[in-house]
Amino acid sequence: MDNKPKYQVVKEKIISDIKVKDLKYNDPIRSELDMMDLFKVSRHTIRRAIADLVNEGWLYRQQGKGTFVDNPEGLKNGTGKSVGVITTYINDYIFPEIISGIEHRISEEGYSMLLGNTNNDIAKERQILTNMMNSKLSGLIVEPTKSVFPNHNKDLYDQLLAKGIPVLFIHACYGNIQTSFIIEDDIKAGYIATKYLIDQGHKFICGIFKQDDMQGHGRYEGYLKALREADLPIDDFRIVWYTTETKKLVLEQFKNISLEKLKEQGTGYVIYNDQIANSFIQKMTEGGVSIPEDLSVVSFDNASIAKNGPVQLTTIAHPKRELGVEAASSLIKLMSKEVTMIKKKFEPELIIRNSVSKLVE
Amino acid sequence: MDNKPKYQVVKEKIISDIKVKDLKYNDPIRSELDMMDLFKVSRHTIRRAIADLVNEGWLYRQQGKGTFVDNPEGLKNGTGKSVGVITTYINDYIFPEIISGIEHRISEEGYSMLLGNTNNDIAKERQILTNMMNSKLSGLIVEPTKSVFPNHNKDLYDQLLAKGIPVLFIHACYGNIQTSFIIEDDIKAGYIATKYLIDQGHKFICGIFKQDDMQGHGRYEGYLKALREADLPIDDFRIVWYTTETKKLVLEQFKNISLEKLKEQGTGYVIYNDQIANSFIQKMTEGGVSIPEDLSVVSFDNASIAKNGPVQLTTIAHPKRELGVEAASSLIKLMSKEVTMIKKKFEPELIIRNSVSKLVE
DNA sequence: AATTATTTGTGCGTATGTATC
DNA sequence: AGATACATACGCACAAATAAT
Repeated sequence: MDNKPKYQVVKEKIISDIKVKDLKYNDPIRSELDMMDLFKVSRHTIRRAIADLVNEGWLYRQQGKGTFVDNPEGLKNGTGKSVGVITTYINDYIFPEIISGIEHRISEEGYSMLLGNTNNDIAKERQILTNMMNSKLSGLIVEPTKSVFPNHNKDLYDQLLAKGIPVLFIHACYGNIQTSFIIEDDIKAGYIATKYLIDQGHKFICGIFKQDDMQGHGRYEGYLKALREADLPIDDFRIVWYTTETKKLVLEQFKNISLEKLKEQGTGYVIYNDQIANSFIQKMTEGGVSIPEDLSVVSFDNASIAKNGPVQLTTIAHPKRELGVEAASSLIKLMSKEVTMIKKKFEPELIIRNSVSKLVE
Repeated sequence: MDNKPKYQVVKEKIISDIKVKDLKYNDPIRSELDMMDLFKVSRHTIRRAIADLVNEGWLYRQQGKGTFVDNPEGLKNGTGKSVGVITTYINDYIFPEIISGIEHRISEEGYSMLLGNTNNDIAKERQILTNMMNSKLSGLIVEPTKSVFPNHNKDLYDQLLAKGIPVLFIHACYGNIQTSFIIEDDIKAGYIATKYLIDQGHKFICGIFKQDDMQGHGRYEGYLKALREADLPIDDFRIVWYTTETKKLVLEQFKNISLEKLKEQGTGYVIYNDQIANSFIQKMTEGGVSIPEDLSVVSFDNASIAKNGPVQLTTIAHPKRELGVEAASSLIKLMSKEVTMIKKKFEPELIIRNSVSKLVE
């Protein structure tokens, strides 16, 4: 005997009927009374079956009129698989590349991409997370907002993980959440950048770092490591920290400082990223200081402006589009439960261009 | 008397109970038998109420165990409002700006953004549309793929419109679909660009245009209009057409042509966009031809590369982030049924930089 | 314009099956 | 093994919306 419940059998018969008769949107199906006779079950059972199908998006009912086909595919609104992607910015810098990489891979697998950007604002991150969680998410890729701080939205991330929705962090991860991540080796990157300046004969090396994300701290750590290894001086006055909020203000400080005073402080600069490096160079140029003739600069990310800006920047590259593709591929593995945890670091690579000059004594 | 159905009353009592007792995920609620006594209704009515609440995402049931709180907010997966955005590219050029503008405005209203890119491929457009339509879309913004051709996905767009989901095209719109759009006045843009070269004394003006989208055709039309008005020669050999697929090939043609021959053809170039203009200039530079000394160039879009590239491009600006914000605002109006149709054109603006030289006789 | 038949919606009672503790 | 909880299933009655007469 068939151990299927009767309402299940009725459901299947109704669906097969829709397909056999090739019924379209708004076409009527048989009445409940008809089906009672036809399937020899009670009205209750028929209604139970129809209720399910309404819920699944196959049918809709109208009192006094009848029951009609809604979506002949049985696809309910909200049935589509989608993956959330949250980054700090969309339009700036290296993010378009990363996002494009994710979209490319994710759409290959039939997912749509839900995209939100936080502008590096914790409240916005919470708002986007809340919005997205009300959608049917299959997985989530997050570039953390202000990753040095313990995450304010831990409750939401925990809720996602509790529901079995995998979360993958890129670029950095919050200290207080245990999840998968794909990051670059920022410490090594900072080390390589600084080491290159040292190898080019620079003895006094300044640093400009971002205070409120993990990359800034990692690159700073690598910078310290290289200086310590070479027995070069590490001094607070050579290190400038900025945050999302104080960026402009901090850069303004570099206006109208005499070349002598600058050279006293240091001849080489390790700068948090290509964007800041470009702004720094612009400020210097305005003050009559030339890069790389007067000061040398190494920055990070190998963004397009590193190649196309006023000065061709020597910079530490890490994957952008590939990072996106890799993140998407990893998330797909996590969603398929093939693996439960992914921790991956990309190796940084030095790209030598024209923002560093060799010092000879 | 209260005319609400009893099951509705029971539903509300259960919900208020969850809120009053501040019940969380996995907390049990009263059993069906308990509630029969408590609310003085039949078991059927209780079950009907619970079935509804399960469906809405408030509760889940487990046979033999009980009924438990699922989401204390009552939000079902797929309840979140989202807006689809389909563009040809995400990472290139002016699109990050536009997308960012849309995201900004849309998230203010509590929507999430579903993003897909077609790489100017009709099949990919169809795939993305299908994916998105299975999600719960409140509205859709589309930058058309190959907009000169009649749209291959008309059936899907029609289906969306039939379901009352507004569709807004940006940049261009398909000829065979009647929907809202926000575009720039491409004909005027082409006219202004060409007119500027004429005003600077150029008599023989070449054009490089994109064949497979409406913008290319519009700009070409404006180019013709300006030449005709000034009684200047219009010749096929001065006009180069390319498509997404033949872009590289066509640009390759400009390699190694002697300056004399080039000048014979024309001294001014109207070029489809800043990106192509930049590639063109690069090819010229490789061949020893200088811009603007030897040849003058006017292009379109005022992308960031127009300002930051090797040659500062004189270009026709149109709004980018503002276009995104405006598109989002318009879609919000369409979704609220405040209006049913929006047709808007942005005025182009000439940005004079350094890629055109004045010819004196 | 009122009536009637049809169709879905609400609601109760009862019985039996099955999973969990 | 027994109590408890939800699941399936039948039957009945009346209400409300719709369409046709």
